[in-house]
Amino acid sequence: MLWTHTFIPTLKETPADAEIISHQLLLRAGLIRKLTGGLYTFLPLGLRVLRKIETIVREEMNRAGALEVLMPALQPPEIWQKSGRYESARDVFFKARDRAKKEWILGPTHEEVITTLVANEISSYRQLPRNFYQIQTKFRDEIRPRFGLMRAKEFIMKDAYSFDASDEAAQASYQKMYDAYVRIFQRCGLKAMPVEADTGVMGGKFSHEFMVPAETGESEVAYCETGDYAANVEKAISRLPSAEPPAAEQNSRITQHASLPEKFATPGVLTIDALTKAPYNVPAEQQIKTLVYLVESKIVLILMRGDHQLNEAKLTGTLGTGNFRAATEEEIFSALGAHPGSLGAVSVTKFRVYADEMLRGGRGMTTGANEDGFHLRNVSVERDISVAKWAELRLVTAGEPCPACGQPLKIRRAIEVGHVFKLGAKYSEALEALFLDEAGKQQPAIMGCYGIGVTRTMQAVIEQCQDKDGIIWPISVAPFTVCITPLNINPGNPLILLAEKLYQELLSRGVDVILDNRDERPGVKFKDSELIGFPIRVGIGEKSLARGEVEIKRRGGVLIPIKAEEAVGKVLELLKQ
RNA sequence: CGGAGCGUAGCUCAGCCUGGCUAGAGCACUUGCUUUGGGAGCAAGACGUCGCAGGUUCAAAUCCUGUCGCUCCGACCA
Repeated sequence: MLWTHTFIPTLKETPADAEIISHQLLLRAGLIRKLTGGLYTFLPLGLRVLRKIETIVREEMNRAGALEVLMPALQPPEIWQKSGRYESARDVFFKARDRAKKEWILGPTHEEVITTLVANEISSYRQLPRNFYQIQTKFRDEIRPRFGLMRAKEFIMKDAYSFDASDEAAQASYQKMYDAYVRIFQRCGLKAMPVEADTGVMGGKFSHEFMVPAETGESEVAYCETGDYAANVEKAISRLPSAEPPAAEQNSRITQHASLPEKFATPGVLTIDALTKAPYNVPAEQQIKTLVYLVESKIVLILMRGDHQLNEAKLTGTLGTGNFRAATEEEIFSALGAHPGSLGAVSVTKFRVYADEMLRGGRGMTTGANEDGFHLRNVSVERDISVAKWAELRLVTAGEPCPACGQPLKIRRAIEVGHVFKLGAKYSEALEALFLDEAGKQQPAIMGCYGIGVTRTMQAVIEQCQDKDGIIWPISVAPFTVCITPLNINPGNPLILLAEKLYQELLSRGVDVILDNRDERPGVKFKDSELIGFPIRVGIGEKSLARGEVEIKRRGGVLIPIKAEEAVGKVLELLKQ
């Protein structure tokens, strides 16, 4: 490709509406342009990167035995009603109407479509397993589009759906996709780590997310440096001892255990923190935090240890519904007769009480008395509170022991680029994707679904591979792998003649090469090639050519002077690495 | 949806608080000359409904009201 023939509008200055580095570089390097919030045009260079990522995804999906299809982006609402997701997913839908005023949905995902297909086409265990995938634009009415391609109204996703005759077979399909994902991200030059993930309201049993560590990521991952454990914080657990008092303190606690809850005045104390201070001196881990939620419009109490945080994703799992919110101050007061800061669950029987596992066995604890300005001490959780359900509800924090090996957990932010899900029979039952097994018995297919955010992956690569000068593309996804930079482009000049010769030779060997034949000063050409981040630059200038040499530079590496006739060989060698 | 901020040239921004000449700078763009190994210099030029609508005023980019859009923080996810 000749530079003057393609379109690469690089920007010297940082666009004001791009906050994170990868978004800035996407714009500055001339890869994308914004149409409006959450909607972007891929320019020629950006499209090349996208296509390369798609090719890697296709190759690995095909290798794993998945079959490519292309489903409609426009979907009838009926199949969503049938699957039962029409209501729960309504917030993400973009809807359209045809001339007859019938409603249509711009597909945010395709479980319903593929399951409908399979329901019609597959009827025997002999036709299973199957895995269908597509690479297609998805539409989601995001609450807040953000960070360029990271969270857009419209984005390109690879989505795959597996159908199996048994649970074990489904597990094997899942593993195949998991392995394929590891390869895909590796080939894209990304350091992505698979982490255990929450299944949320999807109700699946088993799920992993593929995370690219980055400060700008929207997710948080808890992991252990030994590599024994990694999980989304929504899902993460740790090996913290329960509220059972340590042996050394057992004696004093036993006496407290014998005594009954005792009310004491705590005027003006409204926080866990305030109660830890004099004259009360109650450590946070000896306090019970009482949270009030409205779950499907019913008041529910949630108890956590004072120093712990509620994890709403785990709450969703425990409640079996995502339809909840924190109660307002008025709702709390009318339910419990006290304001936040003085709440407790002792002798509360009117409302369902959920307690975090960490409170099990807790004695001598302090909690609100449901009377403004008073708390209760000497509370034994199991004796004094009627807990309807014990559950794992805590948000894990850094430093807690790894559940696998006991080493301290670390927490860091990450970008979710892929998600694999074991779905079970939820959709196949609802949409009647049934088959006859060997015994002639009708059964629903066991499903899995597997997504990769292709456009997001592109941005994640940039987020991970850049320096102060610009992008540093991995060879596998670079828009062009080699940029030839002659410093004089006048026709007939030895520099451009050599440049054209090298260009032709590299082209004939199938190298993605671009020739910077612009009439620009050297500084401009160097800056642009570094901003865009071509992995290899071949510089051709008068000084070195006088010695019969050209200059090869790996992006981010050192300059290698080399005889002109050896340049092509050297480039090919570098590309192999 | 709640909170914060911003809309002035293609881009980055000044001017607004305290209303007043023909609305500015840098970069980019056009032409010419010079320059030519790290985002060149000089000269000339082109580019604006100051987001939009309404109001206050002799006078509005500037003050007021409304509206639209964008960015950031929270709930959503690939």
